[in-house]
Amino acid sequence: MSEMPKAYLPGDIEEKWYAEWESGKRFHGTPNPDKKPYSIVIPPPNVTGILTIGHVLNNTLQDILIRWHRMKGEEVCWFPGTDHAGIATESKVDKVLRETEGVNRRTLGREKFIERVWDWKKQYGGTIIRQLRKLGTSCDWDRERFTMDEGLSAAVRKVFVQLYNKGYIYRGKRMVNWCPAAQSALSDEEVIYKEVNGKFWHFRYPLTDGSGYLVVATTRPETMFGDTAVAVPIGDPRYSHLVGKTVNLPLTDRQIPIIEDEHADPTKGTGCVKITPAHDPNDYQVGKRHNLEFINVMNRDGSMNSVCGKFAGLDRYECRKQCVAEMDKLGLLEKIEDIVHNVGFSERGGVEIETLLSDQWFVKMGELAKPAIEAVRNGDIKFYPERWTKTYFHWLENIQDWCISRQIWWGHRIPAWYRGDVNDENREVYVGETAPEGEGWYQEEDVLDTWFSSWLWPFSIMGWPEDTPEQKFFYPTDDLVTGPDIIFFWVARMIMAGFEFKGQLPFRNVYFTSIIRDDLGRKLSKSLGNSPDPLKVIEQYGADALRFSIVYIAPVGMDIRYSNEKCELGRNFANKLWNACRFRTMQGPVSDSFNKLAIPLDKLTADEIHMLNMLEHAADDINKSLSEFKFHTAAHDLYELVWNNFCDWFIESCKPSFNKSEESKQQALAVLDYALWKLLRLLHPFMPFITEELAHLMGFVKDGDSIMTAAYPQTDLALPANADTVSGLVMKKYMLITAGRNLRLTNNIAPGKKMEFHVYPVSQELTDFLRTDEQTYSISAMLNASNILVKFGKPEDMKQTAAAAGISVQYCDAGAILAELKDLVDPEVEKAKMEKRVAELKGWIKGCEAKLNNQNFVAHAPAQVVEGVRAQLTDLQEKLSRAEASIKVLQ
RNA sequence: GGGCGAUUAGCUCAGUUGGUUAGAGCGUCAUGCUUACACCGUGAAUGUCGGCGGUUCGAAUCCGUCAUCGCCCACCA
Repeated sequence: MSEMPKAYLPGDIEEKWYAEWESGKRFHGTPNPDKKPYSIVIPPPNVTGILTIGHVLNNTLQDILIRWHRMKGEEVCWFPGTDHAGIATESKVDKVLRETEGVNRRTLGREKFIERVWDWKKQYGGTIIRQLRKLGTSCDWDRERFTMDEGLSAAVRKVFVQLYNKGYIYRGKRMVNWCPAAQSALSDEEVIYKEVNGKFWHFRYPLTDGSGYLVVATTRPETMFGDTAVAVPIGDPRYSHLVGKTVNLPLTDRQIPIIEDEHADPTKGTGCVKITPAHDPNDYQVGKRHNLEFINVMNRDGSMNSVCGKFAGLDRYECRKQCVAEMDKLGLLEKIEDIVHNVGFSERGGVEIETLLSDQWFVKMGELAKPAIEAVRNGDIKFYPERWTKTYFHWLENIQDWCISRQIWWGHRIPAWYRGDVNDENREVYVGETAPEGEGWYQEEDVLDTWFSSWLWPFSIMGWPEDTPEQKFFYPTDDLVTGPDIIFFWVARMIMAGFEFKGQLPFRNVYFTSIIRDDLGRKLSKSLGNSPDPLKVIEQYGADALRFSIVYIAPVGMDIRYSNEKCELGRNFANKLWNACRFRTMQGPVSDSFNKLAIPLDKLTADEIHMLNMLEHAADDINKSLSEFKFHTAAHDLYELVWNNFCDWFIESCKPSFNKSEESKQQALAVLDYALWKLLRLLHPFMPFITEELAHLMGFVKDGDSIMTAAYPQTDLALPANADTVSGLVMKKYMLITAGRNLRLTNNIAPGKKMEFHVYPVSQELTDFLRTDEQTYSISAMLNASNILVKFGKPEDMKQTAAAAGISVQYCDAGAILAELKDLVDPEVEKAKMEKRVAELKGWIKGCEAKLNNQNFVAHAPAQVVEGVRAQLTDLQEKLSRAEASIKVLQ
């Protein structure tokens, strides 16, 4: 066996194994009727994207599930791919072209521009897919798809036509959210509201008859050019005599009517409100009720149009400024109020959105939502954590029509064709998967919302609408791992699409990951510069370290506070594991009982039984945790199992066995091998690289084979029936050893100096156990004792022993351990220790007595609990008398 | 306005259906012989479980309420 370095160095090892896995097609899943299917579809990252720490968490969890199920012998397939991300990609490439070539999409024109986006995609797109490999994700790369691949585009067209023919898709002039940056409509979900400091401008609108003016307040002065009425509250005595009259709209030559409408709230401001039907959703409704004119005052880029007279061409904010100044000059500005209000921003463009009237395509969602609600309500689809179902239901139960058209070029062009004049509202329309026959048809310019292809992902990625074996075998998928921020965008819509187009749910479980923040709790963002680069982290700490750390620190359903330093935890853990194996290799060649323990059960030492028992319990717990998506719990269990049980106690307990006899050494090594191989397999889904490397180094896995397909440990080892009892005794032994070490340290006795210990276990059973040769030998070795005297002592025995001067005692839950140290003992220190102990015990006793004296407790608490307290009290009293006896000796 | 979540050791967080005087990692302090590991070992210290009230024999845990922080939805001329 080659010499292992003292520290684990992940770099080359990770490269080596990933290449080997990939070239060995080990990630490939294929329909296999002999096996149980297990599948996940990746939430497709934007093709422009680069790996973030959020992706790391999300994909690590998916990979853990995938590797776990693969090791359980299932036919596993993780479908990867990327999303064309319409607006994001279009603006990204547009920006690149401006910066590098001084051209942009408008100067290039539609076809040329799209060509350039494809070029860009080929060259730079999918960076994130390459980066994911560094993480160790075992996606089936042979099945990588892109939402604009031909097959997936065909799925989009088919779905569009189907919904259109069903009457679910329609085109109409509606109020939509408009992003002036993208110059496109947006869905409601793409608008994010932010609280901003704004102003409330109170304007005077003079009555046409010269009898005064009405005061209206607005946060958007620049839209006044689109005002077509002033509304007053219904039946408001202040204004009812004015209804039907008109006001002169300042800065224009128009006169607009005063109307009564429920929208005007008498308690707000003056109660009068200006109505701009083409630029506000509420005003739009008012406009429809009163048959008002809809005047659009803005261009698509957010500048003012020709309706605005001398303000035409100004940017909306500049126009606002000038409007206010002009009104002020005219003496029509009554006052300015500071307010804090919510303003909608474009999620992608980051600019304030406009609500305006335009022709768009919509999907009626009401019917689609029904089975989606039902599936989650009846538990066919489960959410983890479950509380997200509330968000889900709330949205679906109040669902609005989905605006699916976008006025950009990069995306799926809407499969609708027109014939006739562009401005003719009654021109001929044809919707179909391919262009219609005949002359004069021209295609709709708009493309579809990106999510209109993403919502088909779980089956379009498997070849739908073609009938493929993949769909038969892998659909529905099993688990979805994604962020709660896309419940509406993606999760809910996928569920709707699954039922509508496949007649079946798309996945059974949805695990929502936590949001990652920096260690100060701030959101990660490029502008704050607090967004770590996972590739650098991988370089510094290793992919396994990053994976393990992030799972370890990710609390269930809460935000994660992440910083790169936290990866030390994973790195140190990997190093610990590495060294445990290194230690083993230094003891000689690996035995052949790593797969099946070749030692008869009755020959196992108590420490060995304990270790095997802990492994059994851990395997059980970890499988259970994973099946409940408790990744964090599983990671903690593994950490403790490896570090605490295996390294700190079991390896240390083996060392004495090595010296005892050749037979006991070989036996210990056999158990070590068995345990190590199990540990590596348990850890593999979390830390794929190091476990593969070690499995090969140790000879558990042959060349050309992989730990990836080794069986995931289940509880399968027949242990002695009393294994749990033995474990309990061993743990008590460890407590006494800890107490003994403490005794050494508090008395400043060098660890190298051999000394004699007297052990007073708490029970007869433990006494008998510790008196065996096996155990006295083991304790002696672990405490570096010259002798161990195990006594099942009554307090008076203790007094006798303690009668000699210079006794130091250390208590623990398993009993007491003491040593005669003569003048080495500082009586004052001992006395203080004892007094503290006595005080502690008295406190406990008082608590117990109080309970038992409480008639209500004795009467109401379960007998078991009452008995427990009684037993505890007896135990405590005994301990107390021993402790008091020790103090007397010291006085 | 409606909803959701959080508040436990200096920091980050566990804490299953209520049942000993609440745990871990990091950090801190002390120490370091030995057959893996200083990315380590050994040992130690550390808490009014956000406040108040209630239910209960018993509350970090259940209920109410308040406070603080965060998120989502709706709405704000």
